[in-house]
This record gives sequence, C-alpha cells and structure tokens, in this order.
Amino acid sequence: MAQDESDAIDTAAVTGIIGYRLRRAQLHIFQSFIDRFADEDLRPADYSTLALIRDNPGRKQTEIAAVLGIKRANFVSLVGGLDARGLVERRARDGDRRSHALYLTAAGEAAMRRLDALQARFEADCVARLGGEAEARDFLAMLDRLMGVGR
Amino acid sequence: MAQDESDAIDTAAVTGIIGYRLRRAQLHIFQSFIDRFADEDLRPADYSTLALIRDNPGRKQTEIAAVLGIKRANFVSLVGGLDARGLVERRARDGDRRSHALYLTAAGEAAMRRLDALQARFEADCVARLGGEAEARDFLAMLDRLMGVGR
DNA sequence: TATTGTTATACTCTATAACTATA
DNA sequence: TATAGTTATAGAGTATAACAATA
Repeated sequence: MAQDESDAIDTAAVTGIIGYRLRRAQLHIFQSFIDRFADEDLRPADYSTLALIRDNPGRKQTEIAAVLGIKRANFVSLVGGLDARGLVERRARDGDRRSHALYLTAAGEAAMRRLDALQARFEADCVARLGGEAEARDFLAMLDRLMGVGR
Repeated sequence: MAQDESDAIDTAAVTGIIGYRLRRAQLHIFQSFIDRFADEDLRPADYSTLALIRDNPGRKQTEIAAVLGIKRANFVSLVGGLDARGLVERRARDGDRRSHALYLTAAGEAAMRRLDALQARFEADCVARLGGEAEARDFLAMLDRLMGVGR
C-alpha cells in the first residue's frame, strides 16, 4: 500500500477554469451515452445524424454534415456505416444526379423508435441531475452564451 | 447562387439534447482558447499540465496524468514537449529512481506569468458571457451535477 | 511481484487536397 | 467554373500491451 508521503494534489488552478470543467463534463456525458447505447452499438454522432435525416428527409449529405459541423469528406463513412446497417438510404435525385437524397429506411424508422425512447430516458437523467426543467433551460441558455466567446 | 428550393433545416431534434449542445459549446471554447494562445503555441492540455506542476512541484508524471484523466503512456509525449521547450524539468528523485519529479524551470515560471494573464482574460470573457460571477458559479455547479449522470 | 516511465501500436476523430461525375 | 460525393492521407487524441529499470 504505502500511501507515500503524498497528500492530495492541488487541482484548484484547473477546476476553476470553465473550459476545463466543460470538457470533463462533456467527455463524461458522451461516455455515459455510449454506455447506454452499447446494445444498439450507436455513437452520439450516429444518433444525431439519424434524427436529422428523419426530420429532414431528402436532404443532401452536405447539408446534414454542415449542420452537424462535420466535414463532408468525413461524413461519407458515417453515412456509409448507417447505410451498410440498412438504417439510411441514399436515393438518386431527379434533376441533379450529383447529389444523393438521404432518407431513413423502414428499419431506420423502427430503430429510431427504440433509440428515441433510450435518448428520452438519458435526457431525463441529465435534466434531473441539473435540478429540473427550468434549470435545464437555463443551462442550455448558458451554453448558447458561451458560443459567443471569442467573436 | 440559386438558393435551391431548400428552406432551413429542422435542427430541433438535436438542439434539444443537452449532450449535443454541451459538445458544441466545448469545441467552441477550446477553439477560442487555441486561437487566443496561438502566439504562445499552447494547447489547453499544455496549460493544465503546467498549472498543475507549478502548484504541485515534485510530483510524479503518473500523479499529474491521473488527475488530468490522461493515460500515463500518452502523457509521456505531452511532458516531453514541455521539457523540450525548456518549460518543465524531470528531476531524479532520491529514494526512488523509477519515477521523475516534475518541476517548472525558471523559463516555465516566466512563461506562466504571461499564460496566466492570458488565461485570466479568457476566463473573464467566459464569465461575462455567462452573465457574471454568480451565474458562472451556478454554471460550474451544474457541470458538476452532470458528472453524476450514469452512476 | 508491483510500479514508473517508456515504446509501439491501433483506433477514432478531424483536416486538406484532389479526383469523378455532374451541372 | 462550380458543386456533391468520394478517396487518400496526415495529424491529433486516446486505448492497450509489453518492455527495462527499479522497488
């Protein structure tokens, strides 16, 4: 064992930093999400992509990628994975054969019913931890305000 | 130009998700930090490491790495970089020659005076965006509560 | 046997350039 | 010329296994 001569490390300098704490919290929440969705083998970016395609059927890859802040080159393999799993479909667009229109398949719609239920429970846990609906709204508003730093 | 037939994409499904907004905000804040520290060529992890070594001189690499949530194998090159830049020193420890004791060099101390000033200004911008000191405290408390999700 | 620092390695995520087919 | 999807590639960040020196 031997607890050494070491007492606890002084972390005040970093725990006082908003960016540091923001990152630690974000990593924790994403890991929790990944754990919760392990049976579905779904990452956060997969869920976001599926949700956006469901709510915006027929949109181009580039449009969905841009909204998510993902480079279109990197979005290819993400959509490719969902396509290979039969959750998403790339259809030809009449009028412009350069772009693919994205749609959920029937299996994708079915999967989303399960995934939305999982996500709703996960979100409820986050809201509860924050202290309730009102606090969660305040929290999201503060995250929005941080998006203005450095403009 | 041709604005297409496309109206705006419906992002409600993702913008309502705490984890999604948390990630977008974290990426934004880190990018802002990187921009602000561009002249110093310093990443967030570099600053955190320097601050922890300054406040905990003589600690082992493994101890500092653990506090930061960084695997000791990956911490080697991080400390190596700071060492190569002359900001950090690895000294032998009498009693146990397996471990290195970490210290800031004189140059490291001098650099930290500049970096702390930069960081204080950056932090002040974040606090101002959040609405003030009281709101910033509330925000950090909420981030802490999120660390309890999935336990 | 266990610990510390290290190396090697692989996997994910991200960023840029360039190709192709279309327009 | 410009755009959409794609490929290739390189760079971070992160994860595990294994080694040498030391305890």
